[in-house]
Amino acid sequence: MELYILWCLLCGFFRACIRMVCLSESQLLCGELEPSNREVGCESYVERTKHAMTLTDVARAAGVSPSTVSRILSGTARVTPETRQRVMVEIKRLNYQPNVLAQGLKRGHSRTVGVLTQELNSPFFNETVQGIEYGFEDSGYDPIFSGGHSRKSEERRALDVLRSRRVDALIVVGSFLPDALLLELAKETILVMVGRRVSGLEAQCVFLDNVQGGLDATTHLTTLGHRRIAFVTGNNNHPDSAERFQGYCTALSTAGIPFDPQLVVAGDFGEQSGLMAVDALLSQGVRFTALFAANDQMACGARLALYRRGIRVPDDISLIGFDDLKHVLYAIPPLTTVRQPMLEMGQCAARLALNLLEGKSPPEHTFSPTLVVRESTAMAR
Amino acid sequence: MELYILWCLLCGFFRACIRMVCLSESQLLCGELEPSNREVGCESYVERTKHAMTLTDVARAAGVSPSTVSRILSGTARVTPETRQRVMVEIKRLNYQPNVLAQGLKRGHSRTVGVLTQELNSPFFNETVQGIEYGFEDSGYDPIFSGGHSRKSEERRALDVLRSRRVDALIVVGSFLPDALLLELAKETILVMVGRRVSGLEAQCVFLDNVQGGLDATTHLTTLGHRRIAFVTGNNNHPDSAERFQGYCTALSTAGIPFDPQLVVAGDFGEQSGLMAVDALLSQGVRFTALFAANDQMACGARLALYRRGIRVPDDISLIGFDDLKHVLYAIPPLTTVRQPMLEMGQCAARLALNLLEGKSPPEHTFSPTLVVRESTAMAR
DNA sequence: CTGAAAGCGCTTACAG
DNA sequence: CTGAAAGCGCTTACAG
Repeated sequence: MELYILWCLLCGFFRACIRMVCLSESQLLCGELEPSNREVGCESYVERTKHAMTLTDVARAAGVSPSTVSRILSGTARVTPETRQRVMVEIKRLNYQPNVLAQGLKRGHSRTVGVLTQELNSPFFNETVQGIEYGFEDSGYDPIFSGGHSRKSEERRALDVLRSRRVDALIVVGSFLPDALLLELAKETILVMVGRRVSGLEAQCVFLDNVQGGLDATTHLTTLGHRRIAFVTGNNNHPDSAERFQGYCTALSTAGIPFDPQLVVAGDFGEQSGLMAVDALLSQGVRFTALFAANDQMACGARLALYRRGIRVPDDISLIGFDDLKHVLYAIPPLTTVRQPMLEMGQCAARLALNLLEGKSPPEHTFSPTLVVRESTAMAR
Repeated sequence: MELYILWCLLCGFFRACIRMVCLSESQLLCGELEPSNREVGCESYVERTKHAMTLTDVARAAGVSPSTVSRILSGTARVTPETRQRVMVEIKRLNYQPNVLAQGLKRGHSRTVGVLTQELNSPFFNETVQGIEYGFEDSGYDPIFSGGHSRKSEERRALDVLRSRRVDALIVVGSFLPDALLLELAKETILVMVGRRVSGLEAQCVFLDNVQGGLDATTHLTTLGHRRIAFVTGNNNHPDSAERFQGYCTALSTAGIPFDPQLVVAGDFGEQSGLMAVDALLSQGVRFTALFAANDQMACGARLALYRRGIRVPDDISLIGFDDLKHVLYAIPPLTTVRQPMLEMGQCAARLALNLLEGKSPPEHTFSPTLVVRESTAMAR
């Protein structure tokens, strides 16, 4: 028993020290903490992680009941200023952090929203993910991420991980899960989707007007006088690609340019496919003075293929992408593209989820693309 | 009461439907579920999220005690095959997912490791983060991410978020938190760092031999006959930059080239700073035939500055970066660089944390850089 | 204004 | 082989 008390005191002292570090790093640097360091330095890892301060510890230290501490923390209930003061001091001193696992268990919600990410390492999705993080800042909710690595089976697993953590809502970024599953999911949980539109769930989808984007890109080219405009598609049947292609077709017909199937070649949204698309076009002897790739990554691949053959951009061929990835501002030459506000879309998804959770009306959630003219497009010769 | 039973039955049926979806999506598409859809379609969101199956539900359904179900799930304890069978069937039927909040509360650990990320949207850190995800696959632990957005105050907050979720271990990616804080942190929790070396905690740091990398890059250049080699540094005093610079100096002296301070200019790891560095060099009339940027992003910026002035790469000036970001393979020309295996380093960090959690000996965790020669470097004229 | 008690969904000695 | 009971750390009616 005495040992336990001694242990508690030690921990208290130790935690107080950490707090000091936060307040003033300089104190630390002059070695004031050395003695305590040594005392605690020899525990095993397991012991270290075991003891965290609880509500009861705080209550005992402040001489009140756990109920009171809980109420003070939640802001509910009226206490005498002195009591509140006393409790707050102990909370600080013990460096108490509520156990959200216990809170969640009791309250029946976890104050957590699960984010099902496609590929945590794609320049495209990462901005969205970052936007989601921003969107939840100071909302009282924390996002937790679980990745599908672009494989459907993994996505199911990731979904279970999130579900077992009792997330209060779910944000799906892209994803290859079938619409049908998402429709069912939407019935048992609050669901928001980014970069994907599921029919029947439009109100919970944050998406871009891709048709307009495709239209803008192509019109930019036709306006510059181009009439032979190649198009590199994204993944087979991917709606983003299909919609951008639709915009491409519309713009052509508006400009009175007949559609030529020879000019459209299949890609898969990856750089390499853009490169191969250009190679295919060129080796087949297809003539074109401009190329519109369904995303920036393919545009970059196309650019390299052109470079390898000594074809100048934009002098010989104009190039336009889609997305406006951060680094294409530094492409050679800086890439003309259609900006998709991924960060804002992520933020919007977070807000949408928040509003749904709190029963408020959802914010506007369809986004418009913006043409960003840089240096990879020029007048047709 | 009757209502409650009805409700349960409905839920059961509904959940069974979801399971069917997983087994066969085609059934869904032909609209078999329509009736049930409508019945459940009008609940409010709050009601939807409230009811999740519990151990007790399963136990009741299978006609056993919760203890038994728990033991079956954990694999502990011997039951008759029939009982086990009966329970498993109910688990599947009810689509039961254990509540990890409750498990964590009871067991005293959360089977979760917190990852403090710098900037969730940096091509550099994202690969590491992805590696961490991979490293935890099938380990029984899940990583949860919380971001610091490169601001120290935010990092403290993110740390608290992780702490309140009772993570069993912590992985810090980069981070601007002071060494002193990390040293204290390491005493109260299992701590692993990636892309950062804190002295006194080397055993828990996964890092690259940056000096060697700087040496390799510079030697590559001197071997090609370059003698006027510019160097663009990273953030002020950032150890990665300092170490790469050290390698640069060593390589120069080995090659018998005197160090010229005029050739080193300060950057901050961002593209724009690489661009400005070249501008500064050129406008000051400093002569150089090769440039080594402390990371790829700055090399890309430098490349653009050169392009703007009509200076060819590698014909006029050779360029070498550091990191081997995915997209520099598609730079114009493809960038010669020093590869830092970020994905592998992330994976290693996860394994290190896992081993520490389980008291096993840590894996090897210092990585070697690899020179990747592409097309941005050539013989000096 | 404040405390004792019950309970969230689990797990795990302790009985039988 | 299986169940009843206690308890993890909270919150919240319910008393006083």
